[in-house]
Amino acid sequence: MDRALPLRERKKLRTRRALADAALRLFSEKGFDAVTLDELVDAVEVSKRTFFRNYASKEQVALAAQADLLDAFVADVARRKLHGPLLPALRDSMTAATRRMDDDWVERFLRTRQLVVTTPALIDYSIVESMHVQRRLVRELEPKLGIDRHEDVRLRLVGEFAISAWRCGAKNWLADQREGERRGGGRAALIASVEEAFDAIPEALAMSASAP
Amino acid sequence: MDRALPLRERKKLRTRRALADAALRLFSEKGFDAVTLDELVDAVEVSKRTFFRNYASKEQVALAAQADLLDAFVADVARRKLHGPLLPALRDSMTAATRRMDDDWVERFLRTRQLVVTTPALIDYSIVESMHVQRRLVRELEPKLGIDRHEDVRLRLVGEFAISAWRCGAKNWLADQREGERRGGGRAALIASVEEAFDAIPEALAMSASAP
DNA sequence: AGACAATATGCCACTGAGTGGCATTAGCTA
DNA sequence: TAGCTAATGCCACTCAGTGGCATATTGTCT
Repeated sequence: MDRALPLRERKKLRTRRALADAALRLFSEKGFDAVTLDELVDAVEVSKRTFFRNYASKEQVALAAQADLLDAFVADVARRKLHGPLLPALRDSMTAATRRMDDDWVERFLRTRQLVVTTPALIDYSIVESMHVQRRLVRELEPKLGIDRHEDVRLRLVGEFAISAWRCGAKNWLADQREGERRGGGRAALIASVEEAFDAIPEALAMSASAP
Repeated sequence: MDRALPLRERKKLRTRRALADAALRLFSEKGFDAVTLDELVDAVEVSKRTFFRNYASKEQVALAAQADLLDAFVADVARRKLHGPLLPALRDSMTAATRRMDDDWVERFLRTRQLVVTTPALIDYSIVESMHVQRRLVRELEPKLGIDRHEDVRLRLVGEFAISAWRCGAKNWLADQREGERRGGGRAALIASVEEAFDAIPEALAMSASAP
């Protein structure tokens, strides 16, 4: 916990984190739908009101780990000077952000994805959240590329592609490790999966029915 | 109304349609959040239970027109024999489906999109629904391409791209017509917007930071 | 036509997510 | 220590969505 922060902030972060941890644990144990919010806030000894000041919904707290990565990704893009092809640059930002996460984040993220894949409500919310990230991404890229037309189709598409590739990569990471593939469930495997998905984009575009 | 159907089915379709119409009207008039489900089912003179046998949520009934198109799109893909490049084929299915919709569908869809763009909950749900379509799309394509690996990255990406392009196209269609562009708000303009988005995909991929 | 089976509907009570208001507490500042 | 500010807790409330069961409506079979 960051000792530089004032006490009040640290405390707030602690409850935030405690909520996310308890949520992941409880949801994984009993199933997302079987756990009520009252149960969750009771476990953390916090009022429901406080919960909603930290997270907008039951779904959001379950995906805290995922949000941590995506925030780091957007932050990296915002920080980085862009030059050359855009999509590879976004891929690099994503892998860099992934590399920079804490070690225990990988564990948290793995459990998060395991939870998501078995919970329809979370599958949907995960997509919604990634789309919000896409919008933030485009908003960061616009000034960097000198594009003021908020409607530029190409830029929005690039954003969608990057997010799509990440989703596919993350999905495959989990699938791979479930069927005991060569790759383990670690950080390196995640990065490899995501890079693989990014790199498959040109092939995907060129896909043809006659020659599968 | 299809006279070939048995009476009971026709009646069911009538209430379904009445619900969607009333929803679009009420939501547009008073705002999505300001209309309760009780209000809606009261206007159609149907019980809340009946509503939920027809639509899974308040959001879903608002997007009935959009779902009609996407269903037709998937049906067209399922029907069509594929040969040659995949993405253009999907684009053709989408435009063909759009062309085949009733005339009053265009009106309904326009009002739907106007509603969506001003309602955060519907923006999100619209994305969720389009993602469900992406999954159905991939499931239709797999056997046609002789791909049994459910995890083929490329195929999933193609599905995502097609849906992304459609979303961008539909979004631009509305934006264009709001600022009184050359293109009107009609069916032809919608098709043009969507085709434009599909055709922008290669450029989007090739986008570069140095040469915007 | 009349009875029966199947299915759609209505009604009602209930759960649980999410919100607003207001009093209280805890951390910061002088 | 006193006082200010922001976070928290508590309570009552709305409303989406569900389950169960009785009722009505339609298709079918004799």
